[in-house]
Amino acid sequence: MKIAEVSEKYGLSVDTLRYYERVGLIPPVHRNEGGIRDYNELDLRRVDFIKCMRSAGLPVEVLIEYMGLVQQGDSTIEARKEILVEQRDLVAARLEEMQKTLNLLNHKIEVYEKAILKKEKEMLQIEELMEEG
Amino acid sequence: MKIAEVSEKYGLSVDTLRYYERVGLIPPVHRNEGGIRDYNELDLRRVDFIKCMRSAGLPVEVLIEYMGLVQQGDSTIEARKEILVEQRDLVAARLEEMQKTLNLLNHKIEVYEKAILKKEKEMLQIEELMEEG
DNA sequence: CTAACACCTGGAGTCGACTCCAAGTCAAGG
DNA sequence: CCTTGACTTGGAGTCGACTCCAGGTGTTAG
Repeated sequence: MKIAEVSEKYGLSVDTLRYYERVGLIPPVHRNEGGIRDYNELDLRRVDFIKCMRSAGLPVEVLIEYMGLVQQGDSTIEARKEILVEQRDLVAARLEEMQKTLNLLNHKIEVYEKAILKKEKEMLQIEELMEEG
Repeated sequence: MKIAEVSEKYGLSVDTLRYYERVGLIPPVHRNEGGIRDYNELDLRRVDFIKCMRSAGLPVEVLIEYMGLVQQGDSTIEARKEILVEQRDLVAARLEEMQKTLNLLNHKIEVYEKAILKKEKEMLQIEELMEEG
């Protein structure tokens, strides 16, 4: 799969895909004879994983470290687990924060909706008064 | 309440509080005779609201617009509601993404934990073999 | 009377994460 | 054979959101 298609598929720009590879967030992608990127299954899974983690706010730096450890093999399993646990806790905390914010937003929207309805009712009454007058 | 206390209370740096005020995210805070910020109840509620919204990822620019509309009074209620609805939907979407990521992280952590246990068991077996031998 | 301290201002600097660009390579179509 | 278009590179530029700094003021402690 060539880079433009990957970009399309995952909603990441071509530049972002190349950037991820440059900084080591994703190991070098498979290339065809002409030296052009040709993402294989593994490459795609990595892109998917990184996209998922980034969208939850995990810092690029942390993911670089993690992916580096993955490359080093089984001896780094404990270290990798530590990273994931730490990040999991951060994500869970953010999730809770966001849930609170979401509730507040919904509440505020409700209040605004009521205020708008009230305003509309008043408008109607004014119209009625004008018809009477 | 003076700025250092507000900073402490909301976990925002003094510089951030002043920055929020400068860019219009929070309207000018009450000052004492000496011209020093002295946050009153309303000021604090605004800080709290902004902190909450920022922590959910609402852009500063959007919040500036929103707070500007609040200052303009009742005629802007519809516009404000529109902004909140739009942002609410974005927060809800992000929340869902993060929940997926959290699940994935938990799954991966579990896998790592099993791998670590297995490794430990193997170590034990090796120790036993050495004792026998 | 002066030193320390907490505050003030406007402006510049930093940081993370892209995003854009100039210059070059290669394959396919007219 | 030449152009078009999608790809390549390294490096520079941008953007959002702070964060820091120099220089100044005002109050309190010794």
